[in-house]
Amino acid sequence: MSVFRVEARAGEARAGVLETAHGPVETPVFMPVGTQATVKALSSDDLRRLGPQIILGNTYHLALRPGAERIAALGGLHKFMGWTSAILTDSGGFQVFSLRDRCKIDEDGVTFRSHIDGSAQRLTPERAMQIQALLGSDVAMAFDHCPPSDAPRADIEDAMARTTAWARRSIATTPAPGQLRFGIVQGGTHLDLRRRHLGEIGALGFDGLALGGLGVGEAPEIMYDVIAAVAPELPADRPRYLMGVGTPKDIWTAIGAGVDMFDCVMPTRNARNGHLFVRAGRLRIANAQYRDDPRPVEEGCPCECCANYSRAYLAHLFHAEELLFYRLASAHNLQHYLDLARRARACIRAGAFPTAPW
RNA sequence: GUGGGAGUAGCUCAAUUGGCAGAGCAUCGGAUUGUGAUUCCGAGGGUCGCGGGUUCAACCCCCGUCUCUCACC
Repeated sequence: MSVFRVEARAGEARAGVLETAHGPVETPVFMPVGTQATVKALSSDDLRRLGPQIILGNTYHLALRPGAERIAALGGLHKFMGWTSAILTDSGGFQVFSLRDRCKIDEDGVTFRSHIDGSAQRLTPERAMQIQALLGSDVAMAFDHCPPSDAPRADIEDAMARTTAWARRSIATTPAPGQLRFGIVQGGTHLDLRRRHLGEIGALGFDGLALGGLGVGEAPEIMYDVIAAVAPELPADRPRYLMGVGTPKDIWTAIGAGVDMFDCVMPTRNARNGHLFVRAGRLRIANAQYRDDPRPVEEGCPCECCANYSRAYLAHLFHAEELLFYRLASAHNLQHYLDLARRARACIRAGAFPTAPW
């Protein structure tokens, strides 16, 4: 009995449902990033109103603070943060990339110098999976090595070999009850390496497969080429997850290539910096033109922000650095991303997935 | 009225012994892709209160003047 079923197709694009221990997830799906047991600026209740069926948490950050054992003792991550729908946890593999100046990689694992107190923190595949089991996430990611996109080919191959070895060790651990595990395909922008690594990771029995190491500095066109070539080759009966990507255009394009799941900090991070996503592109609320603009951020948008407030009000909150700004802006941007995924699902189920209108 | 202090970017202030006038904030613009992000980068903006003088050269020294401020009368 598969946990994932594809229910409709339009070209390479698929619409389906992933069954998790905390409910079904309709794909294609965008998963808001909640690294530290919170989607920044939003309460779990705010999130519920926006309607995502799954959000992210992070192994490295939660293990450092408040600690995986502490969260487990308090009843697990769902209970800890008051979130009753699904959670996917990243393994800490991305921190091997984003914190590469603070860590040392060996064949057994990675030693981080904590960015909080400088203490040494050891992450191995076994420990990363144990932490995720303690957190009780619905989907746990294998511990991988994500290299920079401009790394020499030989370094990419090293990262692939390490990621495969770590994937074997990750899948050999005991998951939390009902917890799914996803493997991660590396290979940089080299199509032959991607295919080779997909062969290795795809054979290990993961519940889903992810493309890692994209959106980490390479040009969008190059990323699109990799996705267009590799996504359709990922096993058709399992969910396909493009990690960390991306802009609305990136996501729409990847859905067209057959990707089912996405996460990205962009809607929430950009919100906090005054960048609001609208269908026509984006709006920088700090720009002077919005100080007297009585219109909502986006006409017809059902989010709390657009339903109740003007651009002028948002501009005022931003300039005054009022805390409400971060909440309203984050809610709006997530609404935009979640709507994008909803539209994609509707298009695919209607049998026609249009190319990106951008 | 007398004595002291201060006048430099929109604001608060720097500028060695006289040597091309700077910073922070603000303004304007740009970045942001499995969050070390309430972050980072860039740009515009000055008759150095005003008028004289000394000097090759003055924000800086000298004279006059105006304004603010503190103390005293």
